[in-house]
Amino acid sequence: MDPLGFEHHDHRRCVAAALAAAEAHCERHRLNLTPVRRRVLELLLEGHRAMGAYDILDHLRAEGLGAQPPVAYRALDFLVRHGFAHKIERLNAFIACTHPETDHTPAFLICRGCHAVAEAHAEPTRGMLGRAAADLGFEIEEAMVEALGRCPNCREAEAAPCA
Amino acid sequence: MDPLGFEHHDHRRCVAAALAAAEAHCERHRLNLTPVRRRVLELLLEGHRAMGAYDILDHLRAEGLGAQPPVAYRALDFLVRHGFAHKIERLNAFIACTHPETDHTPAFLICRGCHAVAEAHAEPTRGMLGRAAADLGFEIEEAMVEALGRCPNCREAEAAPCA
DNA sequence: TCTAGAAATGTTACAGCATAACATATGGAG
DNA sequence: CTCCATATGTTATGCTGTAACATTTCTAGA
Ligand SMILES: [Zn+2]
Ligand SMILES: [Zn+2]
Ligand SMILES: [Zn+2]
Ligand SMILES: [Zn+2]
Repeated sequence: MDPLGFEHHDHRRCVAAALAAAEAHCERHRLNLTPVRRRVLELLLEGHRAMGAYDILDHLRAEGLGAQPPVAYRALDFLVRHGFAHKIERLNAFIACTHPETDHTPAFLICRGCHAVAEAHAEPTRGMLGRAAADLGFEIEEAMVEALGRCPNCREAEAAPCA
Repeated sequence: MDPLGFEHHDHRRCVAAALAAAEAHCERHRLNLTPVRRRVLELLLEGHRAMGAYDILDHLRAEGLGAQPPVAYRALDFLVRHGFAHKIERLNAFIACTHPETDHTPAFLICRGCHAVAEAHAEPTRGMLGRAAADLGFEIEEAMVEALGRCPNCREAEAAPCA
């Protein structure tokens, strides 16, 4: 289960593959991936970072795909509901899921330096949190895990301030 | 390490003890627990739930302790910085810490039914998240864990809709 | 085919959350 | 006494998100 991190990669291919996968998934599940929804997903994939709803909206506006906040929020809502994107609460922003299809609880590693975000897996019902919930009789339905820190690139840049 | 959950308790005593502890801590560490800051902590403790900054502000206004948003936000910022309160990102709200003094990463269990919030402990650098961070070379500085679900009281109420 | 309903979009207006910037007061340290 | 740091007060504004309603589009059933 590749945690897909901060390294560079062939982004054009990455975007195209994810979009194709999303289209196929929607086809199979009778989901309506409309132009606006498709474009918002594409924007998130292209950006490859967390984007605010109003960032998205700016693009949509420029492209004549919708000018008001609800347009962006509704598309994002669709993408989040069906697992194509996640909301990052700490940033009030959205990001394309790096491994949709699989049912998962994402855990985000957010770099304070360059604002890159990596998506890892969490298992909220295991570990200390699951133990605490069980002790309290609390039933976890959904969990959010977000860590702030420094990605390897930014740590390296700090360590070696090579003139 | 008592996870302090959803059960009832002697709340007057709970508030008084926490306030006294905060005062002592500030005394020891030369922190300035001003009237506004003290009152905001007291409000959070009394409420014993997550409160929005504007909820707090309403109280302050009514008591002549400040009428504008920055007053509430600055007091909350002080409390969060020094570990007397936490922000719950998922709710855009704040809550008094149930075990200050100890250095800890809180994990919140948020009830969808009654909006009660319990604070448990997380160990972000252990478990799957720590593993993923280590693999990616990411250095975790701070982590947020928030779970949504049903508290025992609400589950019971659902299970037994006793006329 | 016609028609009723569901789903998606478009728009207005507003609600809720948070901070920048600047003015004022207060309490030591030198 | 003066300077400086800290805290407070206020104005104004920016960012985030949604309620409500009008319009369009598609589809399923009569
Ligand atoms: Zn994901
Ligand atoms: Zn970075
Ligand atoms: Zn705490
Ligand atoms: Zn409950």
